[in-house]
Amino acid sequence: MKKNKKINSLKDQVPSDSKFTFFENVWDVVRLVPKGRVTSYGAIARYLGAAGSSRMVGWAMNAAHGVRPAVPAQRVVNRNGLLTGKHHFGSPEMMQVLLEKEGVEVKEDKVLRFKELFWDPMQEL
DNA sequence: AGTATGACTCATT
DNA sequence: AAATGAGCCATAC
Repeated sequence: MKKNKKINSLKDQVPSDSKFTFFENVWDVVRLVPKGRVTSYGAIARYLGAAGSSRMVGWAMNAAHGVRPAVPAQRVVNRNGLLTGKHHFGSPEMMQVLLEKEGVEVKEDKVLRFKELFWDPMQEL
């Protein structure tokens, strides 16, 4: 048919000796996102070979609080360009403020020119 | 150990 | 086009 979607699962790509590898990889990728650009959970998941596990990227972000160096989680939005994770910052407005401070325009929890600002690790790396 | 939930995404209706 | 269902898998209870 159209697509043979037999993609690796998280378990396939993460060695069983370190379950934190995936999170660290996610954090690394997020840290590589240039200032003023954004990416999506799914893009990161796919880049790490865990397509379909985009939720785990979200969990990684959840675990990214207090991680050093800091992870610019505000640069990660959903595929729609929507700031779905804004409630996980100190305040719901913080994510947007951070993004705007970096030059990303946000309107109604949505990244403007998302298509232009989108940074795909698959494509850029 | 089983169920529920989630910072997601895709296919189908 | 908007809503719904299903797949995904690590945590929480």
